[in-house]
Amino acid sequence: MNTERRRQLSSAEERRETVLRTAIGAFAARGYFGTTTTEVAKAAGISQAYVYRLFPNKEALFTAVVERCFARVRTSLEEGAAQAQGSSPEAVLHTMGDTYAHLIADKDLLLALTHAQAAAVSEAAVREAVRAGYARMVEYVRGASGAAEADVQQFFATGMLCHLLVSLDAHEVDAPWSRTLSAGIRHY
Amino acid sequence: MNTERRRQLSSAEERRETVLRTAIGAFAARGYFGTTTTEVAKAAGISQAYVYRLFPNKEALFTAVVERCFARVRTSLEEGAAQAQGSSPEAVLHTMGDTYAHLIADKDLLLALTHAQAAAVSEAAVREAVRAGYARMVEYVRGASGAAEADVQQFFATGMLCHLLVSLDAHEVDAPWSRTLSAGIRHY
DNA sequence: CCAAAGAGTGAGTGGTCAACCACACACAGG
DNA sequence: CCTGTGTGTGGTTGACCACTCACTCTTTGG
Repeated sequence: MNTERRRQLSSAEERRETVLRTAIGAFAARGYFGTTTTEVAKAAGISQAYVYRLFPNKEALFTAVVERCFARVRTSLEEGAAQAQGSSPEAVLHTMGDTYAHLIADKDLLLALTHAQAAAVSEAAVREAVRAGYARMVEYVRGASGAAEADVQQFFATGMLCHLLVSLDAHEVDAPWSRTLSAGIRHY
Repeated sequence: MNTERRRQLSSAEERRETVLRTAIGAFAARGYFGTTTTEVAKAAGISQAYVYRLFPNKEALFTAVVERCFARVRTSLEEGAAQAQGSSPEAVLHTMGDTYAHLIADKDLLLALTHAQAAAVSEAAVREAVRAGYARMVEYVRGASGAAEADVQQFFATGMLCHLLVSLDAHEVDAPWSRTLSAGIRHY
């Protein structure tokens, strides 16, 4: 399975990377309180005990996952900005929205961010991570697009609507309400 | 304490009402998975065991709370629609937004809905309740305002942005990103 | 080849949770 | 006053959780 046959053990840093990557899927389903460290361990293919050697506690693990999610979103937005270089601010926002839509074709990332928002209410460390994530994101979108404040706000409001639609699996519902809320929102 | 001195016991229906009312605050803090039935019982002033006589299980309790939240929002929107009777569709939406802003001055209701959205990902019964809640809400807003599809969608996107801002206590953060996202959003 | 350092785990620990049950108390009708 | 019905609780249970520790195995480098 592994190309590197010589080394059977991974370095702790590699394992941490694996955990951060796979834990997104684990937390996506049931969020911070509903997901057990055993589930996270299973997703990463290690023992539950070793999760606690890699991360000091569950909260630190979750905030690290959240930061990883924001980093992935940010990379996606940078890709969009690069594609639309030299276009009008509105076109840049539109292209960013498009690369974002591609990114979240895998729903786990978006769901993890939804759960992070919910956990932010009671967990101070999570709240700080989510605030920092959106802070960087808003600044980046503002700077890279050069769009008006109102358009940037609109960009994020639409993103939040996407969170709802994905949480409810609205694209599987064929009803007027879901068509109204989903109108014009790209989906890959 | 109680005005009705004759009757010391409440009827089960009255107790259920009390639980539904007070449980909103309990679930608002830590959501479906993070809130214990003991906390719900304490908020309602009854024993944990009695919660299970009033509701068959935790999931049914939570979905009943979610339905109650949607009913309160709906009442608020009806109030706004009544105030703006005869105005333009845009004015009706604006007035509805205003009564909504008053309703959620108490954050518990909005936080409970945020947590419901998160729990909807993994709990089918919750997902159904949230879908039904938004379905009724979208239909009502569309019908009562007569606004264009795009304006209705925009109305709900702004509502979702409010969820984020409240979850992060963004109004306590004095930074460009929070000002950008909060611009024009009423707050009482 | 051996010893130190690091990767990784099995087997717990104390605590908490949803759900249950036997029982006590309050009230209304006869 | 007495009995049936509904209100309400203390105590418990078995499962499960976050977190710990003693321990083994693997790798590296001298």
